[in-house]
This record gives sequence, structure tokens and C-alpha cells, in this order.
Amino acid sequence: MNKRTLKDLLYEQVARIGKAVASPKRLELLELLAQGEKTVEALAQELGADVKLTSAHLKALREARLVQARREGKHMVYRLSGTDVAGLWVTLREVAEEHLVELRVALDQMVARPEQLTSVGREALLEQARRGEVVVIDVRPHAEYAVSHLPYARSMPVNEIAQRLAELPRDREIVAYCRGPFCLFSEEAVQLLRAHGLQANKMLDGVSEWRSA
Amino acid sequence: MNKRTLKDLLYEQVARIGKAVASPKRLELLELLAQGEKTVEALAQELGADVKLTSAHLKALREARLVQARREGKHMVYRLSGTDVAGLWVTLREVAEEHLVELRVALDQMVARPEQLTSVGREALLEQARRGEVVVIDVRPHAEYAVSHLPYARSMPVNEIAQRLAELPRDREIVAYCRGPFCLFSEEAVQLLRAHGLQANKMLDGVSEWRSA
DNA sequence: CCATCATTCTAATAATCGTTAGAATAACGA
DNA sequence: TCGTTATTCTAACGATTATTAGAATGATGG
Repeated sequence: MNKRTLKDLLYEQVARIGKAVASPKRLELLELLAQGEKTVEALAQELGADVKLTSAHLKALREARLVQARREGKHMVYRLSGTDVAGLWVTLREVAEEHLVELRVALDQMVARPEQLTSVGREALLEQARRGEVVVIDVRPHAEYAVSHLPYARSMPVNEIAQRLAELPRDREIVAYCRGPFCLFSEEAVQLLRAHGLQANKMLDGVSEWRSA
Repeated sequence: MNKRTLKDLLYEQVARIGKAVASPKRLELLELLAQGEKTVEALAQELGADVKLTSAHLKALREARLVQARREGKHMVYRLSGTDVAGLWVTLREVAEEHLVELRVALDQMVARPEQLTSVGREALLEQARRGEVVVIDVRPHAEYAVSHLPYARSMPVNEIAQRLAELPRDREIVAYCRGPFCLFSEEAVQLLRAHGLQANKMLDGVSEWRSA
């Protein structure tokens, strides 16, 4: 076998992974699945897309072996093929953030007020949470919290906060996190909490980002 | 601004990186540039492609901000935008190796005799090299060795080995490494050395892989 | 059997991409 | 001024891709 053709074969295989992550919708699917397994219709709804289109994208991800599917009753449940796939998504996002000015501008625009970001580092925050000096809340849906969440974090989905304000202390800082830097849940949560006079800040990282670090 | 359009914008930016790494040739370019900066014609030659085509691929990489160019005399010199880009390449390759059976098969076929692989771990090898129990040789071109190489490694490009056999000990193990698992230099080197009765083995990892670990 | 969930097939449109080729341009060294 | 190196523009061909739509299929639970 020729050296060239062999090399072409090798790089072509890696390019299969590249092609799979070359689509915005598929990247969004990967991030959603990094929060835990989900059904097609749930994914389609979060994506704001047709079920058929979602299915097609999932097929592309399946063919690159980045996700796997299994049947559960009437539903097909998709999950990532491994934690390394979530790591790949984080790596891609970090490289993009590092080098693409357009992305950083869009992100800055999203995080309306930078003073609402926690300034403390990862370990320091963990220690404060352990001692109860701050309350860390996970504002993703319950199911995603159940799969995996940060230590000392309490589950309080963003759509339940309004009814559960009494559960939160008014004399301590509250730190909200969600799926990651591209997720808007924690932003929403902080605005809601501040509107009610609580000391709330957001954290950009999600569970995948903590794992990678 | 609508939530959907904002999200689409964010994921689209990351997908720019994805599109850039969705081509075999561009991945090969990234791996070559991970060994150090290179001119267009050097890259084209290693790629086995036209200079114009190489230039087009480099343009795509430039637009994704993964590489940067500068003029040096008559030549344009390209380099990676950062070490994180080399890390991205390693991550992509590892995910592909982990999940794509076809790639593992092709790799096994390439490493003809698995008994010619070093069995010792990274740190152990380093320690043995420090004590002089094994001789680690870097079989890439001199220029790439000059940019960066493993500790205690000696530069001995694969095309010079035949003339420099006398420099190598016959009573100790020799371990050869090159650009990474997809590079054929170390395989060639080991075959040549063994044909002359030396105790040679190869190591799959290159400098980028050591850095990532 | 019926309704639901998901995939598949077909078809169509629009868009993008890889590759090759020829010619023009620009920057540089000698 | 000339040759080298690299990019750009043009054009063209073939291939692939994203998206939407309609209809059919299959597997499931009730």
C-alpha cells in the first residue's frame, strides 16, 4: 500500500469527526446530550427544529460514532458515546472563544452586565459552597441535575424559581449555573432573583467545563 | 435580539472551527504545523498537493483563525495560532481513535509488528532516558527537532540514519519517535535499525501528544 | 386496531465545497 | 529587469450538504 493513500485514509477518518462537528445544529445537539441522555422529540424541541431534521442530524452524529441510540418504549433515547465527546465539544468551544473575535463579541453582548459574574475561582467557590457561605443553584431541568451536578449545588430549574423564592436566603450570595457559556438559563435566573432583591450572580461554566478542568 | 438567533450565532462561530477541521488535507496541515512553522511550498510538498490547493486550504485555516502567516523574504511562513490548536488536533485524533473502528484497523495495519512498540510508560521512559539506559532518537527533520523535542532525545532524521549507524549503541535499547501516530518516520527508522542488528523500538506519541498529557 | 414516536424514502431547491486549470498580480531577492 | 514564491481571480465540474415537504414504514403502548 502506498504511503500517500494510507495517510489519506487515516486523516479521512479523523475528518469524519470534523465533518460531524462542522454544523451549528449538531454542536448544539452535542451540548444538550452532554447534560444527559434525551429523546429525539425533546432534542427537536430544544433545537427549535423539525423532528425529521433533528433525526437527520442525529444520524450524522451516529455515523461519526459520537452518539448512540437505544429504544425505550415509544421513544428513541440518544446519548453521547463517551465523556471524551463532551470534552471535544468543550475543546472546540474554547478554541473558538480564544481565536474568534466575533464569538467573544457575541458572548459579551449576551452577558449583559459583567459585574453579575462570580469573580471567585473554581476551587474557592467550591470551598465557600461547602462552608455554606454561598448557595450554588443548578437552574437546569431536574432530569439534567439528576444525571450529574456540581458538589453542594441545589436543583432549582429556572421556571420554578418564581414560586420557590422563599427557599433562598437573602443574606448570602447565590450563584447560578446552567449548561455552559452558551446557555441562557443562568442569565434569566440572575435577572429574576435580582429583581426580587436577592444577591445573585451567574457562573459561565457548566458541568462539562468543570470536568474538563 | 431573539434567543434562537443569538444561539444560532454562537454555535455558528464554533462550527467555523468545525468546518476548518472537516477536511483531511487541512488536518494534515495542522499536524505538520504542530511540528513548527513551515513555508507554503514545504507544506505543499509534504502534502503531495499543488501549491495553489495548499494555499486555498491554508486560507480556510486562516479564516478560522487556526493558523497565521507572515512574510519572510520570498516565502510565506505559516504557524499555528496557539498551542491550543495542536491540542485540538490531538483531541480530534484521540476521539476518532476511540470511536472509529476503521481508524484503529488502519492504524494496526500500519504498525506492522506490535512487538516493536515500546511497552514502558511515558514517565518510565523519561527516567530510563535520563539514566542513559535507553537512547531516545527524534527521527524528524533537524528543523522540527530544533523547535521542540522530548527531553534527552537526540536528533537523527530518518534519512541520515544509514550513514550514522556508528553513533548508536548496540548494547542498549533505542526508541524512535516522530510526529505522532500517523507519521511513518519512526516505523521506517526501526525497520532500518533492526535490519542492522540494533535493538530498536518505536513510540507512537510525538511532541504534541506529550504536551497534551 | 389506533395513536404516537421515529426513521426512511423521495424529491426539490439552494448553497457550499474540493479540485483542477489558466492567467494575472504582488512582493521579494539577485 | 528577471525569476521565484505565493496569492488571487476566474471558471468549471462534480460532489456533497442543509433544509423543507409529503408519504410510507416500523416499532411500540394502550
